[in-house]
Amino acid sequence: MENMNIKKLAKELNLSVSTVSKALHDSYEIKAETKEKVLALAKQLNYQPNPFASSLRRNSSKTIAVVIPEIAHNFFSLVINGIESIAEELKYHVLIYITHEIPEKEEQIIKHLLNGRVDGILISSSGSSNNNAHYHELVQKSIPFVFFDRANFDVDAPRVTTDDYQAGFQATEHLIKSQCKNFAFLSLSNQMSAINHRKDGFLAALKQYQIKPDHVHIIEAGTDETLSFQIIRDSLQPLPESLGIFSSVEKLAIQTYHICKEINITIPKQLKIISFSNLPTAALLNPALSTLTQPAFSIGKEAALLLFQSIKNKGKIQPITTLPNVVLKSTLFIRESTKV
Amino acid sequence: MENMNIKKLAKELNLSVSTVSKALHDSYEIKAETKEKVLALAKQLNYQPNPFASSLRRNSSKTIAVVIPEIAHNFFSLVINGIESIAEELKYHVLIYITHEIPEKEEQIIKHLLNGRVDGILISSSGSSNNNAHYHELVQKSIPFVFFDRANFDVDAPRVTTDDYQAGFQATEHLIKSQCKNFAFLSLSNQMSAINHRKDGFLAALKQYQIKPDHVHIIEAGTDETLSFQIIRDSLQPLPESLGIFSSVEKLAIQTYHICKEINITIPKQLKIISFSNLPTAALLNPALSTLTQPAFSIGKEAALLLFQSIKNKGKIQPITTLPNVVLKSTLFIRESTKV
DNA sequence: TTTAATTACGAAATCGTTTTCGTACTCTTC
DNA sequence: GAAGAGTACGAAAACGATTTCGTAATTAAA
Repeated sequence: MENMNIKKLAKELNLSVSTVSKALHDSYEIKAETKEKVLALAKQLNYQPNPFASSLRRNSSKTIAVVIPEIAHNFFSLVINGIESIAEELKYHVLIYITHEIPEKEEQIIKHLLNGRVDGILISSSGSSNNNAHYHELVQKSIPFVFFDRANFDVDAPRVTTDDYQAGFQATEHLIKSQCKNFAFLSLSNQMSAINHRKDGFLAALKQYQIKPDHVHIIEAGTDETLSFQIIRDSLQPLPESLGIFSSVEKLAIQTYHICKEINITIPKQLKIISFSNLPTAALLNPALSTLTQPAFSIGKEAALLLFQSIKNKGKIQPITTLPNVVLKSTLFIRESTKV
Repeated sequence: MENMNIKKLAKELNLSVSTVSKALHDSYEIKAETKEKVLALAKQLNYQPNPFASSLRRNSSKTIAVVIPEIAHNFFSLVINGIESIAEELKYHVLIYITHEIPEKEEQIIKHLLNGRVDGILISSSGSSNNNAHYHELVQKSIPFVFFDRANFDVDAPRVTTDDYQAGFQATEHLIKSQCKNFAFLSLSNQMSAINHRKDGFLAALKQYQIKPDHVHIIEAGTDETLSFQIIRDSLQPLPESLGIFSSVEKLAIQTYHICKEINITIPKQLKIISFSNLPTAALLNPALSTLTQPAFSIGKEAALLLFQSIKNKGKIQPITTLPNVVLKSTLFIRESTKV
């Protein structure tokens, strides 16, 4: 009596296993009366189908994977929230994998997932752009996947991103109009699509406003916390005149705040800063941080929707010309940190 | 050639399926030479065992579930980080389920997980204390599970919590010594173990210092964002003299900050506040927020370790007297928000 | 030299579903 | 009333691993 299964259920009902299975799936082959009996006893005996037997036979797991660089990050946890909202509705399960920004780790995870454990994958890439092999293996094995935020543009897969170029342009324009003379872009790495697009927007704005190249600084702080702290601090000593910082990610902006506090730089007087961020406390910081805020929850939702569409269409011929490429808008919040 | 499986592998090697399987598991029955051949071809042909076939047969999924009230929350995402660090090491997979603080949702999730999809569960309870049935079903089905942070103390399961009572006492004592005259405790609900222990510490401190009951306020703000906002705002108008707020969770403290900004209450002059929080920006807020910070990452790690221990010991007799009950310490950070 | 033990493998059962195919039986229809 | 169509079910073959139980061949022990 340990575990209920379809065999015991069938025996109890004096029916065959196949009949019970069909009844549980509401097959037209089974008459209403029988279905009712089966459903009733199944409920009474608390029968729950074994998910592995089912997955094995149907070759589908009702599970998706989310592969992200880190989780203790407002953006990604909001995205997961969005993903979960859709998955939950469709009764899918969500596996989480964290790469800690290590490309090899991502590769290893993706390669593992080739075994069919999941029906589809949502990826925010940690990969350097020169390594796409694992993505192509996914394509080969026809495992659906969707990029969000950080995509790999050399791979033909649906993408959900934000208007990074435009937002970068807008943020930079705002810094220019806030009377900055020097401009710095804080980057994690030059291998991440989203960040590079932001940088492109940054550079384009500076070009349009004819800012001289020696007033433009690109600071690649990297993903290591202590190292990036040092790099940023060093780049603020000596402090360039009327510096405007555009931080591509929240974490670096927070570090900059800490550094400014430490070495007594006052924001926004000596230094102005604007950052991509989903911080719920941005408006409460000292001073309140101007931000570009991505619709993180929607990104998760849209990416999940695309993935489930892709899972549904699996096997069918895909018109390669219409590769989904959803671009959502970020919102600019001007606060004190960029006040003139 | 679509998918590699053990049968094709066996055929290719002129061996039986069972031999190949044993070779892959490094069985003593198979001689070294054969093992090498098998391993080599498996690698070459990129063989990966079907996880569902394996799970079905072995009756173990190499997967655990994490059931949490919400994910866009620094505490929980840090905990997940800790959990993942252990799971990754032991090559386990991590499923995430979010209850959105709805007890029925949690019940539904747990009941679903009775089907054996996971080998164990980590739970931070959203449940009201009067509903333990689903936990007991887990016990009955002998599915290992561990509570973290928010436990249900009526259920015999390992727990990882923090020293909530002591921390609550300490925080309140700090408010008293900061010359507050009125004291308010901000709570989500009176059904959550961790929060109630904090409240008990709060009340004990006030009693010890002989604060009169009419200077003590318990504000149950609830889990709904807009509602809790109103409740807190109403309780600050009119503002009690020298009010010291002890917020049991970060979210309510942030709301309080927003409210104070809105209705022009200056912290810490008119109102002092200290909160349980894992905000990375606590020190950067205006004013910097005094916090009790839980070792969230460690909580995740410890809980995962207990769970895996429990999974390992499954079936063996458990001495019920030694129910693991790990209590970790929170750290008090005194900052400007409680300055005299 | 016979017996016992060890080594190295294979056949087949098993895990719990789903699905294909077959087949009694009833009901039409000409 | 024979043929065809529909209804309601069951037997058995998958799915891809793991594991039990054999068993030949070799080696060791008596």
